[in-house]
Amino acid sequence: MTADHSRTTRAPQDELRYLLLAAQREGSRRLGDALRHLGLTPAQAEVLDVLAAHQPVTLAALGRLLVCEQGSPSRLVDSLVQRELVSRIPHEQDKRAVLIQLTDAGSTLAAQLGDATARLTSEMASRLTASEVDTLTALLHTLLDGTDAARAIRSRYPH
Amino acid sequence: MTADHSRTTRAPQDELRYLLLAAQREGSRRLGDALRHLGLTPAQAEVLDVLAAHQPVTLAALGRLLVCEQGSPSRLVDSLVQRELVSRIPHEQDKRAVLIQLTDAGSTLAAQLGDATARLTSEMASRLTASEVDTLTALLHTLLDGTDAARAIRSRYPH
DNA sequence: ACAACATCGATGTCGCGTCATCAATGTTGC
DNA sequence: GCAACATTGATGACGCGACATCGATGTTGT
Repeated sequence: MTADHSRTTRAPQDELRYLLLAAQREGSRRLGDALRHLGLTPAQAEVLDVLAAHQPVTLAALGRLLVCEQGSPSRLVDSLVQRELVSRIPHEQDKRAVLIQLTDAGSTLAAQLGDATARLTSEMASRLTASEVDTLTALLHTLLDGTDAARAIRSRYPH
Repeated sequence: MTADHSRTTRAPQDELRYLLLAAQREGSRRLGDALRHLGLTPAQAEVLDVLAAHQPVTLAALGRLLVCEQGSPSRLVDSLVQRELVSRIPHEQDKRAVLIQLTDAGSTLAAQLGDATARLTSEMASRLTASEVDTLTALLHTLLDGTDAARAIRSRYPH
């Protein structure tokens, strides 16, 4: 498998790893800027975004839909409950589970997310053509095929 | 600029943002697994990796070379100093600055990084062809052109 | 029926990343 | 020479993200 096992440093895959890190960090910072006036962090915005399309969901199911968190996002949801953007309602059939739902204020805020990220989206569009975005998307799906995160994104952006 | 300003949600750029997040997270987790037996986190490994090629550097210059951190990585370096993998030496000309250097133990560990990440690298290679890696790399450079992180990577992986 | 196991959500802990602030030191302009 | 400004590195504060653990509840096998 590992063709040459001695000096594998400087592999093109290393550069790619760092580029993925860089792209994510840069995007996160800019997204954070774009969301600041709404008082939201990128992770909180993702929750509102997902909830707007998948309401209501249990905490565990929400965790499966999110990219930003691996396990159940209790504390992330906590922060939104405290701000009264989201509410927990007990699950009837399963006493362990809790259903998560947007409040009216949460729905209103979720509806503003598109406008908030418009600058970010258009800047990406000015750097990459639509077909380049498609290529990038396809390659990343290939790279991530079979992972939980890939499944989450597939179910949120079906083709 | 923003062609239609009402329902910009479901933009392909949104999916791309989440894919970049997912790819970075997945990579980080696997890298963390690969580094665990060395007792290193991904961020610490990046510092050793960069130091091995750019020794010695001031803290500020190190920060400019790193992708994982924006400002001066005092605390990240602290963790390595405490483990005696890195040492701080006062700068002669500039009394504000501190030079960072690998210790012998640090150099030894840095030399093992390639082997530790070999499994990760080969798994990426098994999912993407060399030319796909190139395409991905090029597109990410385009996306990040002009940012600090892009400059950092360019200086670490010159063509 | 009941024991073994799985799943749910909460919580503690740790290590980042980001931002703001600060004191010490350098640099520049006049 | 000196005041205004910039840079360096340390530090406090905050919000994640990952992991482990836990008690409560469901499910399954027999």
